[in-house]
Amino acid sequence: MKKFYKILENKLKDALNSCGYNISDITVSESDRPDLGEYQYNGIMALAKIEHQNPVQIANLVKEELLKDNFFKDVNVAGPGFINLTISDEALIQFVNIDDYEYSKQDKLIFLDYGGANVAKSLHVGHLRSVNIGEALKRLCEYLGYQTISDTHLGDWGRPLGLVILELSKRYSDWLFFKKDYDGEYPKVDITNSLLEEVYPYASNKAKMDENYLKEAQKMTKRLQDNERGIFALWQQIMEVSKNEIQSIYERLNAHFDLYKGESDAEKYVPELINYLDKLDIVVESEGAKVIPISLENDKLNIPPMLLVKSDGGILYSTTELATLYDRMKNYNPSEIWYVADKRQELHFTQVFRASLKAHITLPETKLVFAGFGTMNGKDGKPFKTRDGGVMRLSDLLSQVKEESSKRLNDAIKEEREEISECIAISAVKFADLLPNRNSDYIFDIEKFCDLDGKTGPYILYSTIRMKSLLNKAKENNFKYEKVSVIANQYDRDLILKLNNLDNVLNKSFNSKSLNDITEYLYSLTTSFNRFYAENIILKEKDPQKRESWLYLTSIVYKINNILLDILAIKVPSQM
RNA sequence: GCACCCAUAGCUCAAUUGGAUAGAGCGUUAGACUACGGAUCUAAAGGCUAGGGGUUCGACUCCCUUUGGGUGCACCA
Repeated sequence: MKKFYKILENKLKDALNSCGYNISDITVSESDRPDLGEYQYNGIMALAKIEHQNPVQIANLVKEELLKDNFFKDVNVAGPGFINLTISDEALIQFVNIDDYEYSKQDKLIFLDYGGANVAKSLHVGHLRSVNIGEALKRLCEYLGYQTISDTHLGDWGRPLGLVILELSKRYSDWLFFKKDYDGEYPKVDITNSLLEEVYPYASNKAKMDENYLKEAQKMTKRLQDNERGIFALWQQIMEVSKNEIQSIYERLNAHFDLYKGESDAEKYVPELINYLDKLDIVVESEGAKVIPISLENDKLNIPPMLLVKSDGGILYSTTELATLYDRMKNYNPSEIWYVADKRQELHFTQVFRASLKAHITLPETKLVFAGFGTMNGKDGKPFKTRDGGVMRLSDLLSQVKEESSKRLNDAIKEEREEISECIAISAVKFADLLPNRNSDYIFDIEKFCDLDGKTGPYILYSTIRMKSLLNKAKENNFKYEKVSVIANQYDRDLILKLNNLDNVLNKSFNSKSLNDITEYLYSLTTSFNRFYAENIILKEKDPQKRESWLYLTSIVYKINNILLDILAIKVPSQM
């Protein structure tokens, strides 16, 4: 099945060769004109241009050659030289019975950085796409046989933490963490996530209004960065509470990370890194700060240099990021590193990537990829907000969708009602989130999501469960299905043609690092199945060959749906 | 100010990277089914791809330009 296009393309290549044309790169695609053929080859026009020959003549020669092969039911030439191909039943049946959905393991290691949670701040809607896209890309890589490591890269260092600790020190000045001469064990204090969520915005706002408070926060940040014993112990306790909260949301979104490293882990490489960079002679003094110039000659505009060390000696986001790269190359040495983050961060990553290359932290063969995604907007086309204009917490968003899903769930379902609504809600959010192209901004409309008709996760889930139900009934009736032996009508034929595209879709998605091809394909395969299901009454079919073929086809579609849903990190409930 | 991205059906999104008649979903209208899970299926209407110019056999896609949006541009992360 997987090799269908390769074989098809080789047939064309051979035919072209026999006609005296040597072309290495041949792409056959699904036809845009199903009335003329199932597949099309458009390369003849380009060939004719090079050869200074009439494309229709070449196409006709190739056609004669192709027709010698009973692989094709029909070959025709249309327009300026399009070749339309229709496959014979025998060939289609042969391919649909090949079960080769597994991909062989590859040596290449791909490191994925996504999620991007910040400690002491709850995950909000802005994190949703990073988690969904990143997790799905990771699963896609794994399915295609690549090795992966995923790291959520926590924002666990720097001023935000300084602010939180400062505010805690004001409210709970009696805590032992703040006693400078204390050298005993620190007790566990009662920090809750809701406390942290309240403290951070409070402190952040206060720092904006009050200059002295800001200075105190900077001092506190410095104390943390200097690993002062008590401050560090408190930081660890904050980390634990916050990390648990973050993990629980990731869990709901079915996202799992190999590493929960953060800026604090990179921190320890900073002195070593700066020392290393100083020796390289690529660091320049500028307005009291240390920078790495990274603009190139053919840049259309001057890209500002990467800021390495501030004029006050402090370090920045980019520095930590560079140190993180240093760590990753040293400890994991991946072939590729993919960053899944809001596309507004593109310039920042360009700076880091270039600096990293210039400093030989990564080599030119290490592929650094910034997979930026578009903004999630509200119905008004502006960044998504709560009703009162605040940033919506991710958990609140998920609860709202879940409530809607629950309302629509069949009343007859009593058991596992809770789990099932959760499953459906997550499928609704994920499918909708992965449906637009990664680069596009899109409008997140809760009501539309909760409207479960149409191109949605719940539709896919429902259909998939129905396939399973059908297969179960077949089993109860002792109907065996081991292969396809006949193609009975356009509905089963159409399904087989769709299945042939799977490998192309996965590869395209891998190359573009966007999941929309997969969601679109999954939807199209599912609707084709539903049409097939509506037109063919499978279990009542008298002809045993047809019945077996249809059941086998159902089992393949069921299998593929499960594979694709798993890549998208969408779970299928037992019933709905 | 400089640079990048976007503008496609009433709404929300696609378009195999230059291919044939620009596709889906929602919504609207009209239909189907005493059958395997009706959260189903069939069909219709809906477009000068923001406007204008160019490149070629061929343009939503590439180049120029106008208009209207969005984003980024060193001591935040």
